Amino acid sequence: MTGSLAALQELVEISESVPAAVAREAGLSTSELHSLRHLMRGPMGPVELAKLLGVTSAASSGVVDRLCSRGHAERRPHPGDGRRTQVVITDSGRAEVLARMMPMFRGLAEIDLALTDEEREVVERYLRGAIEAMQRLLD
Amino acid sequence: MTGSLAALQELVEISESVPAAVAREAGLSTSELHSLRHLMRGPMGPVELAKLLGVTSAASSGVVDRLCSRGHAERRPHPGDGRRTQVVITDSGRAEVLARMMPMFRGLAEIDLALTDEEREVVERYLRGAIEAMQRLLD
DNA sequence: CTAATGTCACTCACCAACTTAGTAATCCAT
DNA sequence: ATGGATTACTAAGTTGGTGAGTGACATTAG
Repeated sequence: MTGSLAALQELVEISESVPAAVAREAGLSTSELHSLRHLMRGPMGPVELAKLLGVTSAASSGVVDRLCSRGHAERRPHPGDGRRTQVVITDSGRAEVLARMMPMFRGLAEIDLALTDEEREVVERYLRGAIEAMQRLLD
Repeated sequence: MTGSLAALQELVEISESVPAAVAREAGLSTSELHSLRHLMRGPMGPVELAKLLGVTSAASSGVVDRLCSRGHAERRPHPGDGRRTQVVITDSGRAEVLARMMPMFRGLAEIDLALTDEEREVVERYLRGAIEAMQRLLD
């Protein structure tokens, strides 16, 4: 067992516990926080959200309900498809996500910035390999 | 945004979704799987387990119930402290964890093995930095 | 154009896993 | 010995999920 492998496993382990801790602090469920993070990239419907979360559409309907009632998201009719609803993140929701995630993002960006170009190449190759290995686990 | 930083964030994100996926496949809750992983290192009581899981002792009591009823763990009286119970992982529990986690461990070990000593040093320093940054988030 | 089929969002009843509150047994320090 | 901690547990209530099914709308086949 090398030090780098131990560190990688430590990182994976701590990554697993981050969402629960962050969500709790924000007073949201992990599904709600996860949804907000996806909604940052753009509006989508409850069904698409459900697929990303890995839950049923019945559950994501409730997630959207709770996000809307807390003012973090809004439902809008989909232009051009009467069945659909667009779930749009509000400024409040966006601020919540940024406030909770920025410290981590900033910390990671900082250590990344310290790399030389050659080091960066090594690190990225390693990380891509790790990602691939873990994706094989999620069939 | 550099490629390495993007890869790191991808790794963090995928790490978050691994426990749920693995647990589901094993027919366990994430708490049950997490408990088994901790019990691999040695026996412990429900209260200690609760602290590691970040839940109340009432909840971990139920976790231990379910693990025992599935034959993955056993309760034993603590020698020398009549209040305590030792929760011990069984061969069945150990086999379950190994079967589910080994593919990932093996994949990660493989990419790690491909590093030279200098590369390994760079990678480990990077990972340690990332771990520290994420730990600051978990106050 | 109409009918059949599919998709989307939602509701309802139910269930699993958590919480808070409280209990009994045991340990330990005064 | 006794008052306070600690451990494991139980009971009742809450939360967030599933599965089944509905109505509105879209899409495709005939």
